[in-house]
Amino acid sequence: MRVTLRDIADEAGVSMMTVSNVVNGNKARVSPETIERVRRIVAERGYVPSASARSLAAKSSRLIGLLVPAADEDSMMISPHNVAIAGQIERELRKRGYHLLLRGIAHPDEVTEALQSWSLDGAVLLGFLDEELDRISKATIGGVRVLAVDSYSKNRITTGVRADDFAGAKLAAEHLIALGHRRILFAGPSFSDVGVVHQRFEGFLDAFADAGLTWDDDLIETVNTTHADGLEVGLRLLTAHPRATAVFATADILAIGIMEGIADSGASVPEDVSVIGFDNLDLCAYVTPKLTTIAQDIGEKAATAVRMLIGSIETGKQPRKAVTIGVDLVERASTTRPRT
Amino acid sequence: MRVTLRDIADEAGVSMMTVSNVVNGNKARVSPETIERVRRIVAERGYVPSASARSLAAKSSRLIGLLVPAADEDSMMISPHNVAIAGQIERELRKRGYHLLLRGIAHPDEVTEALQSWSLDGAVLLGFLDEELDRISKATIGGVRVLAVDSYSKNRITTGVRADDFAGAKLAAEHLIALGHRRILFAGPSFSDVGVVHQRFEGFLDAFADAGLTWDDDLIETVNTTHADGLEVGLRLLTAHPRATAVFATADILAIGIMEGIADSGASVPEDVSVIGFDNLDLCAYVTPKLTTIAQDIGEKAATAVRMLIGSIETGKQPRKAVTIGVDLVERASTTRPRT
DNA sequence: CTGAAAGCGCTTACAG
DNA sequence: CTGAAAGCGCTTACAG
Repeated sequence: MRVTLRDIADEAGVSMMTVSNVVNGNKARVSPETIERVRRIVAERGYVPSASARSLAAKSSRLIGLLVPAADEDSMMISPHNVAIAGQIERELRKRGYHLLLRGIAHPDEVTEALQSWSLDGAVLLGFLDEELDRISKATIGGVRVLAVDSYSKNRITTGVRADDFAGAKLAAEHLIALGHRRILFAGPSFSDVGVVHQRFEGFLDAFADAGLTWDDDLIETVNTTHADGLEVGLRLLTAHPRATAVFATADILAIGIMEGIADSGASVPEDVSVIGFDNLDLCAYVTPKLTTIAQDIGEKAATAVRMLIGSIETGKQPRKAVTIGVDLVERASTTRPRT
Repeated sequence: MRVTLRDIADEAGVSMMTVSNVVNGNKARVSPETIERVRRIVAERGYVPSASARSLAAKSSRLIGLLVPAADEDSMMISPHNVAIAGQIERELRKRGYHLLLRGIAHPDEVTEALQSWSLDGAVLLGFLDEELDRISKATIGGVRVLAVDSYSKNRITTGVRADDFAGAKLAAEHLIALGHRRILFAGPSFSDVGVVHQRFEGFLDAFADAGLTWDDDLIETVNTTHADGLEVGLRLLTAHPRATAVFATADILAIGIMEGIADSGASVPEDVSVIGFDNLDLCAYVTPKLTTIAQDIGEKAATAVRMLIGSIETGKQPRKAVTIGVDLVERASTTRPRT
């Protein structure tokens, strides 16, 4: 049925080895005429090498996994941010001749099986909690190179890439402080779970410290990163935090929910309350008012992740330390000076 | 290095065959005590079967491809709709013990290689044009089962699943007509390229016919499905189509751009112009006014696609005809009666 | 209920 | 520049 190396070799009157060398571009080892002849037959017969066979025989599969947590009920990758990353990663891998296996992880125990089963050369871990990453050991990865995106875990074997969360949050707070805001609500998930949020909180505080101001630690709301949770915070903002004049949300989707809640409660953004988000999803420019936010370059993050991972695979060396991607303030219409 | 079937067999004092039967759940062929002992050793040693070896030896790889067009420059899957589908498909496959290979296709010729290289059991084709699908032949798929999502291609070998585009568009037009609109702009991509759009256009016209009305065929704008194109249409709507009182856009993202353009041109939605979209992305509820749209059940579409594909693989039979997923009108705030 | 042999389609040393 | 042999880790008939 399938056209094999043997078929091509027989037809060309050479050994399988020679065909293999031609197919894999080891030009130095075959004469030009032979290369030409083999190439022609490969094209004529529509020969496609078997990746399974190659993976089994060689030490390399050229297959990279993208592992994403997935509760059994709802789908994985629900966040627009993760989605954008996945697309970029596939593209970067393809450019380098690797393939992408996309895998939802319903339970941490599945990681080992996901990594070993297809003899992955490496994997990108996207959206895992730092504590889950902490638990990953040499035993669980079994020699597979692994790299985490957006992790602050100290675990050496998952060292990867992340945005400059500290600087981004500081930029956001500085922007609000420069506009004259002093009572700024911090809205985001629990710090203990998510290193990214912890860093953003520290950056937020640092802006106050730099400005010689103090931040009132009542001004905090711990929520999930969803539009619904944002809506709720926005609705009760005026009563729960009557003196707050601005909100920093750790994600755009949350900020957008908060804006809607504020509007529904009868106040206006930004006249009564300024709101700033984080990520710079396309969405930010579609809502009213358009959301001021901190932009992170997702394409750059994905490209860096792939470069680090492939580099690590091909050189056999662990990256020494995590790479940080720069961030920028994108000023739109959801922030302004506080009412005097 | 790796723990193999041989290692387990040696340690259990049985043949590889027996271990294979235990691992694959062929209980009928092994005694309960042996099963128990082998199971224990498998767990102790952390044995994970090699999918490449299995794929090579068996006729099945239990690997399904998700092929998505990807221009080399920008990333693939840029549409939120495709993204949602991808996540759901992975989940459905995982539930059935299959794995997902995600692959961007920069050029149609790559399809064959993408299908053959990993000996895929099947593939879902997402986002291809009907004319591209038309060109797919037995030669290009080489025996791999293939299923297209959202296709109206007549090609038997890509028969798949799609939303009820005709009924959805008809529902949208009926809604506007019932509100009193007569001059309704149709905004969407060129029909010739996209069967989905063609169906939506036919459904749109059918609502007029059913109501005994005629539609003025000047009321059409051919655009790409992007926010930017929508914005442009919205901005010039009042001058280009001064008598139009409503717009039907073939996608939410387009409708949202149109709403913004209308607002920027000084008119209001829905008071001056009603706007209705198609898809019911989460996004619809985040914009102002919230977008009335036609909802398609993406989870259902993905689940159906997987069920059809796996069914076809396991029974060896091509599906007879395409499956259509129902749609619903979701009424929000972007449509109302026309000004009298 | 259990096993020995052949083979899936490649690559990796090793020779020439 | 080219090739014959061994082996990657499984499954598939075929025997017993």
